[in-house]
Amino acid sequence: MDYDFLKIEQKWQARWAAGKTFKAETDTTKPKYYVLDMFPYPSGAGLHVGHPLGYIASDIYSRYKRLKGFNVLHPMGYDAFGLPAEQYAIQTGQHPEKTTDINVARYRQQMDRIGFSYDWDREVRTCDPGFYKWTQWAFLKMFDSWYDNAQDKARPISELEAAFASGGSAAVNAASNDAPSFTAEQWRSFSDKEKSDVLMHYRIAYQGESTVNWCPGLGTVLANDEVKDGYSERGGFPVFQKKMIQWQLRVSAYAGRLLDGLDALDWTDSLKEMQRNWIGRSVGAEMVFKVSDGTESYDMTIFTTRADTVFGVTFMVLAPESEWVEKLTTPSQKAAVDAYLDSVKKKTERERIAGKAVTGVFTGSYATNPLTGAQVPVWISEYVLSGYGTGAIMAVPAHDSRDYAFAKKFDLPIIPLIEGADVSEESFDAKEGIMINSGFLNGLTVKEAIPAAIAYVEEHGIGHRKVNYRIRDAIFSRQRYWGEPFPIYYKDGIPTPYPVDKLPLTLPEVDEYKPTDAGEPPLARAKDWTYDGYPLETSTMPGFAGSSAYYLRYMDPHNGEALVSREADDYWRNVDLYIGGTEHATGHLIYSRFWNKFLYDLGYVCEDEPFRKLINQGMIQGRSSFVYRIVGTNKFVSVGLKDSYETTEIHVDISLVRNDRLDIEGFRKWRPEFETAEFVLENGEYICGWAVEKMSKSMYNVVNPDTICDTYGADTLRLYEMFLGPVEQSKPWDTKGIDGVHRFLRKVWRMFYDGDKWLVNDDKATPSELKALHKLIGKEQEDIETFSFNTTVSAFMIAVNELSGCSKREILEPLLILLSPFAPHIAEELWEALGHKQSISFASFPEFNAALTVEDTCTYPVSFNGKTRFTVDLPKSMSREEVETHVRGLEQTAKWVGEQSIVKMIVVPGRIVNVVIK
RNA sequence: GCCUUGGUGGUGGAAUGGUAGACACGAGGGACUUAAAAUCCCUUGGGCAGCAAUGUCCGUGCGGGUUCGAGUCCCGCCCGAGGCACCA
Repeated sequence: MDYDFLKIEQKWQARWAAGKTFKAETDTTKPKYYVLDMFPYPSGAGLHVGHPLGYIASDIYSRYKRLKGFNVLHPMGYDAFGLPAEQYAIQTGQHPEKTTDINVARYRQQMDRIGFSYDWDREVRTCDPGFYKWTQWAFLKMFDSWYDNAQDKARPISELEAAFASGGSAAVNAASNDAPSFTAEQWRSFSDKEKSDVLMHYRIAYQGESTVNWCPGLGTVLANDEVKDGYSERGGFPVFQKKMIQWQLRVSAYAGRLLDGLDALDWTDSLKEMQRNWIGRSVGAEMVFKVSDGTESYDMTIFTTRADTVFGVTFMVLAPESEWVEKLTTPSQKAAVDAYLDSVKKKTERERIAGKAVTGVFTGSYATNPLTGAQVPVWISEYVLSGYGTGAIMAVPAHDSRDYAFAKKFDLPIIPLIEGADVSEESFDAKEGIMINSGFLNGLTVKEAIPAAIAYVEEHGIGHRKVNYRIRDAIFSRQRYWGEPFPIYYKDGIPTPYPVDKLPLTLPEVDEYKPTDAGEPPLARAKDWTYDGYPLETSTMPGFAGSSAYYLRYMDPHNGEALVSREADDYWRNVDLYIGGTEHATGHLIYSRFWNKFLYDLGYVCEDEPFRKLINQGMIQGRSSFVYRIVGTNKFVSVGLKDSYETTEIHVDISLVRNDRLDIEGFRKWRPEFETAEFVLENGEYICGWAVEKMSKSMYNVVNPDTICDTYGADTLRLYEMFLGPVEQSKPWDTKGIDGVHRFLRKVWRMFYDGDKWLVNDDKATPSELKALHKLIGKEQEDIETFSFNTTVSAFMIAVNELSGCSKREILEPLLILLSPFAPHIAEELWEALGHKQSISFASFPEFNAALTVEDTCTYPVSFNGKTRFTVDLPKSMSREEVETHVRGLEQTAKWVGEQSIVKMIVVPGRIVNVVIK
């Protein structure tokens, strides 16, 4: 019997599928464990060898947990709404659903070949009406809720209405955007439309005007995390700032909880830090400045983290989009201001970021410093953002580099406030030093002055302490076809929306997938896109909508009554282990947490956080190969000799290269232009150059997992992807190392079969064989829990080398169980050959016997302060001199920590393993 | 600029403060073969000495420090990767 991996893998994959081996059921007799992969967007290109890295790791962990007695939920699905399918539909007229189905089928086929232990009965697709019904449902719940800052949770909107009716707008402390004030009497006298308009400022899913990232290239708006460096993440089109009315989610209301919740999560520090920065908490004060355009005066509120610097305010700055701009622009300045606003509007987001040129214009109005009474001019500049704080700032050029640059450019005064700070060349931004020129703050350090200043303004009714967050509400409308329709219709025209009460509201057919000629979204093309005769909303939801709660749906995927039943949620609770890329740090992973917290507030789910532990798998990069063509010829020179010629570097398909050696005949056949190619060889071979690059078609470095499965088998692929290095680390794929792990599997096979001869016997294992086995058991348990899968694979190789020639059932049975999470097909095959009727999946992980792994040791006395205090065990193999060195070291250590505090010391060859101190 | 990471042979990478380079690839040599594949064995960080077994010194980005002992801990640099970036 040879190791015929193709036959074996097909056989077991078919068996697992037919027997539903990995079907998860609620089973309260077992502890649950939920292992989740970030579900993929099924793109047309299919999977390359980098995609399954995380899936393999999670599969190994899932299989391991099952062996450890856990009831494991390990599902998979597809994030199936998205731009590429829609762009393709616009070009070809093909319905995106059709493209999606084809791509999904291909993904499934590719995944099946790798032998994953998913429970496919739980598959979800975000574009399936049975699934997006619950996306729409959650949206309506958000529409029907408000955020109570006092209780710090979301509550039904009816409770807000009741509060308004009894106490007016002052009766609540609610998260809102520009909500008007009114009394209870006024509320009661409001018409339905007026009430609806007011409530819109409080809803968690609300419609509101805000500055959005408008991407004309895609014909839609984008969320902040979908914009990278001023270009759309998908498609790379320039993005402009534009004011529009859009559906939004009040994520900002959850900023505090999203931030605090991070502490208890088992995520990497870097990822938590990214979220912290994205949420961006800063503590400061809001302060009121009197402003006047010469005829009328107003109270203008600004936010600052440096309340201590009020004495140094020499001007004020408004964001170009600020509502104050209109009020404070004086007639004489009107033309200049309009010209400035116009120039700002025309800039792309990219130019705005990249330019960093100092620009601005004077409004003509003045503000009064509330502490000094000084009159300072009010300017407009794009360096002030409308979305943050109040969209207006007090400028302290001496101690803020942006204000400084502005002051220099427009020749505004600079007043230093900190002793010894030299502000002639640059501002002094550090929060340290002693205050000067600052009235009652003089003599205090900055750290003392900030709270003192805040206390002062609070006492005098000038302002109050305030915590601000950078995170913005999520723009939730997309002017696209291939997404979830909003279950919203309009009776009286925007903005008086009403919820559709029959879900799902399914996506209508359209004749074309692009916007209408009038610039309306594609859904406006649908015939009869109405509800009860009223027009339906024509935008659709963004990509993150469907992925925000999919992990909950897996718990109970066929439930027609609820997103997830109480029982299923109580049992599975939340995701114990989530594996996926770090690119979702500020998108999906924030939105999901927000979505989950919202559902938690309303009592639909029992856990406040969705993902307990998160592992970010690294990217697998491509390893591109190059040939070097001598300029002006069709002659190619081997990499070692290329420096003697003037050459051009050309990507060559890596399938034509093995161990950096070029298949010259294959190369000639590759493209017609190379048919007559000549070569300058070194040692009779053409050696290619190489570089690590992103895996992509254009660099001819894509490796398809199917190819690896064909030539080496899925077990080899799984093992090799783990062997490449730590799961979290990015690393280049290099096929040349794969022979090593393949060889290892063949070695395992040969422990059972010598040709056709069955080798397994029932002899008793020797102590050293048992030791090798138990070393492996210990190592595997330790490494899997820390996701060091690469060292586990190494441990297997070491164990199999140590056990070479051993074909004892007593050793081989546990060995197969240990191997099964990594290389399940070969393990199952050999397990069956050993005469087992039941699949290895139902076996238990072998018990670990620590005693078997201890080395042979001798006992030596360790003394200090002139007395023998205790003894240590050192290996017999150590020389006298080594022993002396060690014992001396131990004496020093003992002296240092104090003898009484030593409870125990453990020493194995060459090192102190542990010093336990009281 | 700020935050987070990482820097170890020809390559991927091992190493709770305790024999640096496990394991694997590649390379070189050998065995078995008519031959190839497959398999197995030996060598493989660098320098010096030796016919040899072996001995000896130097080595984890750079410079300091703590320690009996530092790839690992502390301080200061340099370089790479990722994220954020007018957030007042």
